[in-house]
Amino acid sequence: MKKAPLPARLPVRPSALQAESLQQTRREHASETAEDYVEAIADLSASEGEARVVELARRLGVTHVTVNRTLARLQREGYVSVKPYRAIFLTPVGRKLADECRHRHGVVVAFLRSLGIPEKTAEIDAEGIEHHVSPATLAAFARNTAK
Amino acid sequence: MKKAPLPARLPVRPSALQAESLQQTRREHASETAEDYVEAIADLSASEGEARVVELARRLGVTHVTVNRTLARLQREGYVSVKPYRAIFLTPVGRKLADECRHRHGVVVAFLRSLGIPEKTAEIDAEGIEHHVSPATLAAFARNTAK
DNA sequence: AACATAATGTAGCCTTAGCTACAGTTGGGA
DNA sequence: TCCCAACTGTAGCTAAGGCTACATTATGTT
Repeated sequence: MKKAPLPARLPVRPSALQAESLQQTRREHASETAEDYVEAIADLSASEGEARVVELARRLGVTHVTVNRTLARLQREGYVSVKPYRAIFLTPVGRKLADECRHRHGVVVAFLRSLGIPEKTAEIDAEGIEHHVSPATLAAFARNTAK
Repeated sequence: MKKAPLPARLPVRPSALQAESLQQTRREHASETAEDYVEAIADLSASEGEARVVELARRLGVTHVTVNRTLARLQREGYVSVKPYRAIFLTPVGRKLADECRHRHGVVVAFLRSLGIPEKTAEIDAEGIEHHVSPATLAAFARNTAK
C-alpha cells in the first residue's frame, strides 16, 4: 500500500487538529532539554562564575553522566561549547535561547502567581508549562497578569 | 565519593526547587502518552463505535507500529485491553483517566479562549500544557474563566 | 469460494534520556 | 612535591517512542 507519490512526510495522514497538536507537542519535547540546560548554564555562569558538570547535574536533578552526554548533543547542535575538564560556555545562539527562556519562565510564573497559585506550585507548574506556550498565549499571560 | 548512607534515591542531591520541578516534569512526561492514548481511544469508541489501530494512528499522528507497541505497554500497565486483530477497549482505570483528561483539556482550552487566544492556537497550546497543570492551577483556571 | 486490499502484527533499526560502575584528570593541602 | 578526593569522562545497560520493511489476518466483492 501507499504506492501513490505522497508528499512523503505524512505517516498515515493526521486526523485534523488533534494529530497536529500532538506532533507539535512532541517537537517541543525535543527542545525542552536544550532550553533547560542553557537556562541552567546561564544561571550558573552568572552566580558561580562558571558552569561545571557536577553543579549542572545538581540543578537538573540527574547524574553527571546524563549531563555529559546531553552536553555533547547540545554542542553538536550549536548551543554550547565544551572542552574536556573545562567549564561550559554558551554560544551566542545558546545565550539567546537562554535569555528567551528566562523571560518566558518569568512571565509564566508571574501570571500563575497573580492567579493566586502559591510560589512553589507556580514554579513547578511553570517548569512544565513554559515549553508549550505559544507567543500568542505568552502575550496573553503577560497582558493579564495583575500587578 | 558518596560513601555516606544517603537515602538512596538522590542522584547527586537536587539543588533546591529547580531540580525538583524538572524531575516532576519528567515524571509527567512518562504519563503524557498514556493520557493521550486513553483520551483518543475514548473519543473513537464514542464517535466510531470502536477504536482501531489505524484510526488511533491517524489521531495521534504516528504510524500504526508505534501505536501497537505503545498499546502493549498500556495493557501491561492496566489502562487498556487489547486482543490481536480486535478493537481496543479501556479498562475501568483507563476510562477514569480518560474522563479526567477530557475534563482537564476542556478547562484549559476554555481558559485560554477566554484570554482571547484563537481556537486553533488554544487547542495546540492546551495539548502541551494540560499535562503539566496541578490541581491548584486547574482550579484557578476554572475559577478565572470568563463566561 | 477466492482473492485483492486494508488492517494488523513483527523484526529490527535509530535517538533520547535515564542509570551504575569504573577509569582518568586536576588541583589544593600536607 | 605528591597524593587523595572531587570532578570529569567512558562503557555499557535499560526503556520509551519514533521509523521502514515485511509478514500475516480479515473482510468485502466479485
